[in-house]
Amino acid sequence: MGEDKPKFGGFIQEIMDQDKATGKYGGRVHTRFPPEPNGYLHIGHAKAICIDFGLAEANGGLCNLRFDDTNPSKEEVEYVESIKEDIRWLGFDWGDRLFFASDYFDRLYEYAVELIKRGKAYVCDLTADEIREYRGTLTEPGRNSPYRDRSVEENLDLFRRMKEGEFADGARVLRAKIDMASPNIVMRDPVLYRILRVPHHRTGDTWCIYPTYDYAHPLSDAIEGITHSLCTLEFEEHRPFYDWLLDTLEIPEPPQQIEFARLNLTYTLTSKRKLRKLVDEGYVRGWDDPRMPTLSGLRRRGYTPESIRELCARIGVAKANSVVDLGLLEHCLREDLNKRALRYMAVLRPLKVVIANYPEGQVEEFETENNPEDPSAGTRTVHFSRVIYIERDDFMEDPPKKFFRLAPGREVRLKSAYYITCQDVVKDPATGEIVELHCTYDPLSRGGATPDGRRVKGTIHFVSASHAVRAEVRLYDNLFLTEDPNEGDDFLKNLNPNSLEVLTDCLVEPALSTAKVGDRFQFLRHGYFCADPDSTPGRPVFNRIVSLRDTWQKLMDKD
RNA sequence: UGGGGCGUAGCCAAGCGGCAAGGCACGGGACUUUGGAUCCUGGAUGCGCAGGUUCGAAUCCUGCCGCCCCAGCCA
Repeated sequence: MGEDKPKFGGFIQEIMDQDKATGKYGGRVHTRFPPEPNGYLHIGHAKAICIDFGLAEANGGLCNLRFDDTNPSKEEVEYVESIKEDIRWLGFDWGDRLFFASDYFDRLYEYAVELIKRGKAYVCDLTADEIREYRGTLTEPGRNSPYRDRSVEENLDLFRRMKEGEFADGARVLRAKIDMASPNIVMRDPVLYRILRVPHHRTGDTWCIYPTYDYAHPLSDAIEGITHSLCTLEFEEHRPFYDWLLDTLEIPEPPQQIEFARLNLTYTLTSKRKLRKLVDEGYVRGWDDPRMPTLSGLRRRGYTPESIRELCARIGVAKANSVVDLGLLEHCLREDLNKRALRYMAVLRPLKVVIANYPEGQVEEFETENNPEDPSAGTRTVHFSRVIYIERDDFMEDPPKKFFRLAPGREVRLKSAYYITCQDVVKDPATGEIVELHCTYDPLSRGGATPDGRRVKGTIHFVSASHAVRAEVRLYDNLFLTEDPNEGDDFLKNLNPNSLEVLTDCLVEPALSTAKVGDRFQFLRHGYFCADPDSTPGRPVFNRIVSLRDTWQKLMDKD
């Protein structure tokens, strides 16, 4: 095997290498991605997906998709489809291995009976409050439940009757019998089953008792023949119980749980609860609002799955809590889009320009490259005529020293067309607002260069007034103003009031009027844009995915 | 005053006793019909701190400090 290849999985890959070397699990690697169907997947899940599926693939193994649906009171079917769609979109495939923890309810029940028979589980009649009291605290040991020493027969009988619905919700639970004095609170007789009369999205009302995560997860892994059960750091203290369960039940070739640090990004929220609040209270337009860190939001915004996977590859896998710079994701995005996005000219804030010495009614066509990074992308024609529009920002009446765009008396190049020189500035006499520029063009500069070879520092984009199509463009900024959205006492106070700016009078090249939803482009000198589902025939709507790097803006920000 | 985990550059992260990879960000420069892209180039005498072992320590030992997680019949 290529021992000098950069390893993607960090310390987890090392464990897998070792396991393969020692013949553990017969050299197999089999992972699983276990989402709970109670919400939408977000960028944080993308890391887990890349690790679970990616490591299986890298080791010639398989990865199952398993919905962890052990709590019917907070789970719904509607999430199952969106989760599947998001994983597929990211580029991963679970083949025919789509499972649900609820598929195993019968077997899980049988294992529980076995646990009771081995004297390792008991039915407890304490209320939830009492269980909490008996559990003790971080610094004090817990006390044994008075029901802890019931006979195997009584436990068997009670547990069967729990299943058959003889008791009220919450009246009794099944608990593991481990050690109420353990310094690890998870080991203080954790609850295995609770009574819950809630219809389950898959099993209906077949069951009124449901297993907890702690109990169902290790066994589900074992049932599926999982070898490496990868999860996030907060489950680390559950590992002793994971091992205890499989050991007590004498499961052969028990899977092993390995924990890694979850992904955090600056300016980004990854709390399901808080994201839900943003949606429910209307701070965003929905789970797929292009400002949301959900995979559906990122998809609508225009992010490529490749860029997200590249991010995950670059951040590595480790156990240290970390916050990755959002800039790295944006870098991965630009790197990807730069290679593939076709270029177009789009004027977001139009300023009318009349070329005074250009013949009225004349139209010329110029060839221009679709993507200078990729000659095979070919060329297209752009139109030029007497009246054009340029970006308002590309003209300054009183420009600073280093501004090399258009200004009174200055010459610039119109991309792929002509050099023009500004002769006159027309203002609205009432407001003083610049409404129009009068320029002259140099006929010898056709195509963007002159025989005398004179240097023109600035090149700006434009559209021909009579050819351009009107479009709506939505500019997005970070949803939060603070690097850490959780900073302070209320994350809502950190919301960026200007996270969305809608521009309704943009003018774009005519070809863009037929853009298909999801198509991505580079608008020259602006950034990358994606056609939004809100587009209508003849009236396209574009989302700005990410701007181009802007060293000019950076220079301005310094002053 | 319990247990578990983690601390290498602004942010990630390699390193596994032999003289601190790489990426992002940042700074310089070249080139450029996108102030984009691309290409050069710069940064830890130092690896949380303090001791110790060793010819040699980010790597081993001891002590300390800091941060994160755990007291759901959530996952």
